[in-house]
Amino acid sequence: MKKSLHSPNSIEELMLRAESMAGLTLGQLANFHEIQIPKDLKRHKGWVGQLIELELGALAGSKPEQDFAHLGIELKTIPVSALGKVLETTYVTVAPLTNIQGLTWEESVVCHKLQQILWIPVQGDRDIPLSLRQIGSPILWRPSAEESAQLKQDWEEIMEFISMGQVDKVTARHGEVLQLRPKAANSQVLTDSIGRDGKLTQTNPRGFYLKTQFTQRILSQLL
DNA sequence: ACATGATCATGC
DNA sequence: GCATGATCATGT
Repeated sequence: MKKSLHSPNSIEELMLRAESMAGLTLGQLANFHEIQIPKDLKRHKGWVGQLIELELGALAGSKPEQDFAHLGIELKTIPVSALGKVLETTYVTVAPLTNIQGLTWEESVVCHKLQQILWIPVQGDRDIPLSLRQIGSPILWRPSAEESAQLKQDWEEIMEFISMGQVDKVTARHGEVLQLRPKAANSQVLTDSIGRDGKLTQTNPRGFYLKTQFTQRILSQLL
């Protein structure tokens, strides 16, 4: 994947570039950037996101920062069906499993990443060839007071389990809008976590994800 | 049909 | 291993 050269200097510029993508297919965008189009996403799960980053001038890399840190904006592509239905949960960030004493929602990485998101809907039905899938209109979102409250409540409940050494008791069913799920190369991967009596143990790494119904409401409500 | 738990690629 | 980008694929 090529590195983008220009990053937008303002939210207005970013939104104009995002709006100008609407209606284009992934094939058109890939051809423009001279990027190879995979047969499907089975072994290229991040391909769509990377392509959109390239077009919008996001600063690539594995930094734990927002995509447009200078604008305070996180970029997320979101697969939707032909009927506009959200098809996948949205990964937010890795969950901290140690050194979390005193950590508050307001200080959390989840809260920071969700301050402002630029959603780019992309057709995600698997029966549409990747190159023919169309990009939708961008949606700039900031959580409402109600949404923030929901997110905070879920986060605090989940973090309580983690801090009590009960991370293995948390399933994706916990949380109304925010959930905790495995986030690793596979289920054998281990990382430090809080165990019995506050001692360190190891467990499969977890990530925070937004549930589809929550994301669905964001997209529907703003369309 | 759908969400949960598992997984894939890449850079450092 | 951790952080980025996510979707896959099976169980319910």
